[in-house]
Amino acid sequence: MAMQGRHSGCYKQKLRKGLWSPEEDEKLFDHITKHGHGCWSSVAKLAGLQRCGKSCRLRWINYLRPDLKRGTFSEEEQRLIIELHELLGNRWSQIASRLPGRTDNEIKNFWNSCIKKKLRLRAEKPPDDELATPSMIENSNWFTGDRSNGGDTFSTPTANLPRDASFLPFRYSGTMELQSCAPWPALPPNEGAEIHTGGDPEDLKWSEYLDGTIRFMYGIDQGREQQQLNLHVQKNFE
DNA sequence: AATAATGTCAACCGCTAGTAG
DNA sequence: ACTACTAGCGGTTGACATTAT
Repeated sequence: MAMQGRHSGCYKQKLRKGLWSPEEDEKLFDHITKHGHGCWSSVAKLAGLQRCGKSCRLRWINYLRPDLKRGTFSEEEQRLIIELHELLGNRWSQIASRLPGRTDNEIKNFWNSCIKKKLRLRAEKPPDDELATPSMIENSNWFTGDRSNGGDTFSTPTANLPRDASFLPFRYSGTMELQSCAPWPALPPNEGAEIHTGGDPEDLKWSEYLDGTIRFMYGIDQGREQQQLNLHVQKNFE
């Protein structure tokens, strides 16, 4: 199994590597839109490409897929990425699955080039230890690093959140331990389990939990949960 | 204008998990 | 149970673009 998972074919055959040409893109796109991808290792051959299946798969997923969203990340997306990274760590594919039209690679690059830098800069210049309300976060240039309002406004999400961020349906301790603090949504599996610093949670249950959490946090579900969020925000920040 | 430093992002690498025979 | 294979993931690299000196 020595070659398992590698571009084994690339070693044996003279397959192209590196950037894709427009012609290659067109071939791959045409083939997949007409026939679907099926088994990736056969796609290259059937599409008439001198590429390995792995390369074709990556090109389709990260670039050619018609449902991809292009352009810069909105502030809402940036906030979601940061929140999800707090919860999931470097599980880029899981983060991407909650951002329609975005790829894990795109999010990973964005994190490594942009957000990480902002967090580092902020760490070098610690923020005033004041609490921030959601509207303060909303109105600041916290994500974009826009200096137009008087300098760097970078911070980590948790640094600017109130100590008792009880508008969130969960709470972090210093060791990233998840603690019960709200009646909704339902607690994740293994209450008190560490998130990405410790054992591996049951991904499916986590996934369900996170979906509920995110829907709740960002008002995707209207109704009772939204009313409760409003009440919590009102109670804690006004 | 030239060059160095830095940032961005597409693509590759190496690994694990899952599955079929 | 074992082997061979594919799919998918996260880390890393390197080419190119942009900015600073």
